Amino acid sequence: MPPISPLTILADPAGQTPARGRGLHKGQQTKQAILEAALALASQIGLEGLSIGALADVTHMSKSGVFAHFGSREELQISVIREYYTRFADEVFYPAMQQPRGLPRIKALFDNWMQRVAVEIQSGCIFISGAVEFDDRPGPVRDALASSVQAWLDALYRAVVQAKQEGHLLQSADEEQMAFEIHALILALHYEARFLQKPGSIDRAHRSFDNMLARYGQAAPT
Amino acid sequence: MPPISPLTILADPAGQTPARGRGLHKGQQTKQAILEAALALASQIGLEGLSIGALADVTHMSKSGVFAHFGSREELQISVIREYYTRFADEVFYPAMQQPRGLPRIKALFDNWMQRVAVEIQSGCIFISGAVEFDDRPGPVRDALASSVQAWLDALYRAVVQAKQEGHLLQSADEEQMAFEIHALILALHYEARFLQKPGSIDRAHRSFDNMLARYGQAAPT
DNA sequence: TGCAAAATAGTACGGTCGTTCTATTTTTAC
DNA sequence: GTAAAAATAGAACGACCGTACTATTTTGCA
Repeated sequence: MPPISPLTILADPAGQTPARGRGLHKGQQTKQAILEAALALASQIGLEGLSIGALADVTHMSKSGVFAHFGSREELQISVIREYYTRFADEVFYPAMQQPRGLPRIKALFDNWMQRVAVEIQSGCIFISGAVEFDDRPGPVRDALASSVQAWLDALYRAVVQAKQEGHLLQSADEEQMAFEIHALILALHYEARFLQKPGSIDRAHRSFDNMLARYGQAAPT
Repeated sequence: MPPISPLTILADPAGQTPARGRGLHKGQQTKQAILEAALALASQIGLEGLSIGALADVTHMSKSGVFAHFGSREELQISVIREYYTRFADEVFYPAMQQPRGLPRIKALFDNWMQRVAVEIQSGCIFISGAVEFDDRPGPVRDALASSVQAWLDALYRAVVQAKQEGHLLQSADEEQMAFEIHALILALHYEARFLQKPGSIDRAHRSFDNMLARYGQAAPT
């Protein structure tokens, strides 16, 4: 359904059509339900805190029943990352692509992102918690996480580059710098609101973004 | 040795003079050694990853030997946070207080902070990893962490307020906003350099800070 | 409806964890 | 130097973890 786009980076190698073209109904269905629960659990307590036992409790299944769907804890974590990534793209990226290139699209990307982060102040964000958990733990989980994040940041960066090409930004504007600063705002918002529980953080982030647009943007206002 | 200052928030309630004024030598000494190792371990793998068994290995002691010094894992974690906080203050805050109020002090605070973060790109930062680990896990560890971070951010904020009072910032400058944005730069630097391993992040953060000074600062240059 | 295959449950293993309790060693004060 | 006190070690506990192996149940097609 979503348009083919450079955000589509992570393929799903587990396209397991079982043995022969036999049935594949019930399995995938409960797998999806498990994944749903796993995503919620991992968001709250982190990918490392995600345990098969806890997941079995939540889904009213046996440990081995849950386990069988993924084959290993690592594979479960990677599946969660993929799921998170997909939803992130559907919620933040694709809707913003409806907007015309340039400033409108950047604004939409940021607004959608902010809207999601506002929810994640309660529920937690895997891209942020996962980064901390896996920053010095090499392996497939880290790789999946890093490539997901990078794909999104790349998309953001491209939007900035396009905005400059469209003449919506000052000639002096550094695209990498701007993307970096947008990312910074989101991270600080998450930190101050979720951990420090500082009120008004969302407004503060919005204000910083507006100031930033005024700073990088070409004369013509909104 | 360090001047009394509002950064001194966390008292150490465990000033345990043993029973009667008897000896207190060897114990405190090895406790400090354990703490040193714990700090290194926690920086790398996080406060949650910090295990007494691993700590015993590193210090060539028995698990119970290590355990006895703290009485609980929570107390160990809190001790690590206090130790980290102390070093952070000694390395970042106090040296910057040597600089005159206003812009010079803000610059010193940021430079010292950046210098520390540059090291922590390899070693890890407890204030950042701990925030993620304890964002929705109430308790004494979270409290110790949050109050430490808040003490530091408050100090940073005061420096900004003073700079405006000294006339080093534009009248229109919003102090909270500026402090928020400084924090944001540090967080983004840590994320992009440590997790994403993106080269050039340190320069990028520095450049953002310079731009920020140009934006908030009064005409008179450095 | 029956039968194979898929999905799920049950059980057990080895490992690590924090903590407790009891020895043993080391330090310290007189 | 000796005895009390402090510091450390050792072993054992219950709990939880991921995983492997073996039943049992459920599903889906002929």
